[in-house]
Amino acid sequence: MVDIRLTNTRTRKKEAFTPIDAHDVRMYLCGPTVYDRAHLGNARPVLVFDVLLRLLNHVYGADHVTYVRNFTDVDDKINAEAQRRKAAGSDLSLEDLIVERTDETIAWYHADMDALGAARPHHEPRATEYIAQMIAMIETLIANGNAYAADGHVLFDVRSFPEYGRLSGRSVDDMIAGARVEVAPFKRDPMDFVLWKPSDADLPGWDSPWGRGRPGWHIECSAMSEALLGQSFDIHGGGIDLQFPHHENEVAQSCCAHPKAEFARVWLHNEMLQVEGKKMSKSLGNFFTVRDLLDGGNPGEVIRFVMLSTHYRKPMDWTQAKADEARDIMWEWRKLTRDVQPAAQPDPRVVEAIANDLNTPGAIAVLHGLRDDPALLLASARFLGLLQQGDGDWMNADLQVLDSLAEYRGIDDVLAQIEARFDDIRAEAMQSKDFSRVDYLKSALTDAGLEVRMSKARVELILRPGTNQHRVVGIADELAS
RNA sequence: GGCGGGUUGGCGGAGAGGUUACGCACCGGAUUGCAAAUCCGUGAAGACCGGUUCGAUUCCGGUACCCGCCUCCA
Repeated sequence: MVDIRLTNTRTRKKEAFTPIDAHDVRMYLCGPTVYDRAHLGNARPVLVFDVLLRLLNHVYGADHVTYVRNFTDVDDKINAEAQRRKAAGSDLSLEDLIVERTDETIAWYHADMDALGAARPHHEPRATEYIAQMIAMIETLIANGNAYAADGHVLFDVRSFPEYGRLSGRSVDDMIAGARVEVAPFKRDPMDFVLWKPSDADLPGWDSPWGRGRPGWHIECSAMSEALLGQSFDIHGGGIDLQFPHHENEVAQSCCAHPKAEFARVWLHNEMLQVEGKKMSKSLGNFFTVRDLLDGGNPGEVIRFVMLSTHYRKPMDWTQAKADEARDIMWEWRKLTRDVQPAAQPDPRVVEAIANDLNTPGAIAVLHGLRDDPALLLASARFLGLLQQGDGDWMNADLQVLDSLAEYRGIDDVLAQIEARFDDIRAEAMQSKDFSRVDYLKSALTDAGLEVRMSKARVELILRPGTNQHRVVGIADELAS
């Protein structure tokens, strides 16, 4: 059995991982608010958890792991977009417009995460499907003396939970001293947070004991994780920015609703993403979505490679230079493993690296050492979700012939034709010692993007990413005439 | 103001209290008509100041700088 060690935010330590039930390992990842395309930062926790899922599947068996990731489809940004569409003259109701917006966003999200090679979770609950469970949990919290209704709202009373602040290492008093919290008049304590809030007629709402309203942001994850994973489960995670307030508040809600349960045993948080050394932001002009990168010619598995080449607990800097280097490496590995059957098991050192707090850079370093064993390289790379079947289309696209004539002949035939002719010309040059024609031909082929290898025995032409196949065909035709 | 993360060789990026990370780049050699590719090989690090230790880049304390959170945020 592989020993898994994970850094638990709750204890600030790297600990041996022991599931509550080895036959039913359960984890929950905070998913996206579905108001717009996923940006690059959204992809990081998804990929971290995807690697974790593969590890757990490997160790405990795929039938014994349950992975839940929610969609937050109750949110003011979604409401704003729906209201904008309504104002723009849509005939649909506000509710339908919200469904329309969230449905299309979820479809985008699926397409983008699929492109990165991330497996779909077993459950992808939408907040709107669990309103009843949220209301029930809020009622329990009120009954337990941890929440109170005031002015149409229901608030969580942070002073009723002595552990409040433990996950994020903050104290209520310190935070209040920071004086950055909005103090609504109906709050008993400035740090109290909303469990339920009233909705006007032009906002989506559900009937509740406190009137028509909608849930606060945090309660959904408490309610959905309980519904799908139980009151205690193994791993809960997300970006480090969620540590406070989102996860702190989840802990407060779930632990107070179920004082005898553990809620999440292990908390996993990934560090933030930067772009070219700076925070990704629209104002800096370095904000982009996963789709922007994919459409910009970065294959999904190349993006994945870049993401995995930095450990999840360190800030990750996205640069185009890294993406270019990753693309070259993936291209090499794809070539090495073409038509190769994967080994039955990944290299144990790769599994070991991942088991050691998801050390993806360490695992990639092992991969580099497997060039002489393509079958093992393939199996090990797939363990990380790289070199997966079907994901290599980007390379095939590069290898495919764009020119109709070349398509008819096949690029391999075209190259073979040039190679044969090149051999003759070179043989003549060897005799005459006049290499000018050889050099001219070589530079023409190199300029077209091919790699030209001249061994003693023969000339070999190798396709590279971005080879201009029109020019290659042109050269072939020129030589033939 | 409070809390947290980071700082490793030209660049990227890990582990480990003492022995080569690894990748890319560079340099040297083999090879080549010249190259490319390939193979072999060399060099290069741990922000700064203290402390613990036989020994620290790795542990502890402090300083500097960078980043993030405390408000919607992965």
